[in-house]
Amino acid sequence: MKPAIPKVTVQRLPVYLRCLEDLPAGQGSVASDELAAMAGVNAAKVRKDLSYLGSYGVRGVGYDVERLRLQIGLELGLERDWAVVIVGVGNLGRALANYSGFGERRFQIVGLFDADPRKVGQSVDGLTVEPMSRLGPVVSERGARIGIVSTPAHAAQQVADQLAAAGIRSILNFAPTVIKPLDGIDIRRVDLSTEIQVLSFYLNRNGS
Amino acid sequence: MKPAIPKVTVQRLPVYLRCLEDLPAGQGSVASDELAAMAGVNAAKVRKDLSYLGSYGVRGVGYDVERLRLQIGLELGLERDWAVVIVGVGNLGRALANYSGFGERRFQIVGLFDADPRKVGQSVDGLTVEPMSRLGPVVSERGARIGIVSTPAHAAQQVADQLAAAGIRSILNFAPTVIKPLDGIDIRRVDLSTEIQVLSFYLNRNGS
DNA sequence: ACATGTGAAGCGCTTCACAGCG
DNA sequence: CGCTGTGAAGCGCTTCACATGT
Repeated sequence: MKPAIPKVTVQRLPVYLRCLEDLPAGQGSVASDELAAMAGVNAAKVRKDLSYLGSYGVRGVGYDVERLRLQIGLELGLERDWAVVIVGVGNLGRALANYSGFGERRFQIVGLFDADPRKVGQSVDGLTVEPMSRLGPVVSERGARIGIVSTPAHAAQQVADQLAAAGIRSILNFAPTVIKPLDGIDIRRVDLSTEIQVLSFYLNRNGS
Repeated sequence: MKPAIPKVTVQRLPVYLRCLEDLPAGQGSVASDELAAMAGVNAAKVRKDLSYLGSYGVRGVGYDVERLRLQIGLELGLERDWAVVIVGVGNLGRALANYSGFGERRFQIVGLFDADPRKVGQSVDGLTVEPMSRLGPVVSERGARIGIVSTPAHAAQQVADQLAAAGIRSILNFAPTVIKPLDGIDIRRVDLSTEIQVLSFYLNRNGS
């Protein structure tokens, strides 16, 4: 069995993928230092990261761009479609529903849900917002595996529980709160205001 | 001089702060294991992290909630207002402009900019979208230190350069691309579709 | 000649385990 | 006694430096 890929490497793979796509169309191969410069890391790290995928580089030349793209995509599970539901259709939920970066990677939004009856029935990005009672049926009918939580903080835990009950296996949490671990469910948190607070820490430290 | 606070600790401080705020109003003190459970980390890490701020706990009791809140806020520079500008008023930019999490932490949006003349003049969350030519004057007049980039990928580098030229010191990049390091500027990247790809990696690995 | 792939060293964070203190 | 604060050990990632391969 292949050794497990370190978590930090997994997080960098999408970045490398994006860099490969930004390369000029004609470029057939790319060296680790070039990719490193684009991704904002150093060359040794690129080589080590890519070595976990197997040996796809050519010594003296570099990496075949197309082959590496396929390989990273395969590793990230991007060669297939993933059905995604979004719960919480506020400003952020709407922005996520419209976000083209998901579609490019074959993440398809197959359901939008909101607890607010005034939002139910609205149309967002070609989908109709449905009531929470429809969550279970929609998840199973449309085979959704990933759920996005973009509700206010106070609703997030309950929504996560409902997603788990509906059969969702992975949750991306944009609500500004921590969801407690759920059995067999992978939860990732993206907190928009955490990031700005980190900036503020360093601004504050390095002289107003 | 105090030892520097590890980067990973800085990233957790906003989480602890949020947990402290979620505590019931009457609760005067909190133990490291309780805070750890809320934040989704272990107790030793909480204690080590908080020890970098100084010794604000009471042995046999725990941490004074109010004091700890103030201390973390102070460390993160949240006791003062920070003026923020947003460039790129698409779906995401609008969501960020409306995002209440920024205001709660005294980050004030003082300017919205877009290169698209059709967007200029629109009103979003009480602010009028201005043309890029106004970036420099607005940043200096309103003392903005932080810039948020929520443009398409292809525009991000140029916008970052313009923000730097305008006097911005810290950039939060939501565009799905890497901005190359700029002298004296702290850049943080938040890539919404990176996170979902990481989920997909683990889904893919742990059996469809 | 040149760039990858990789042991090994280095480094920083995590976790342990317990001394210290209220 | 209970919980913090912290040296020290453990662990995983980063970086180096060069052997390896074309």
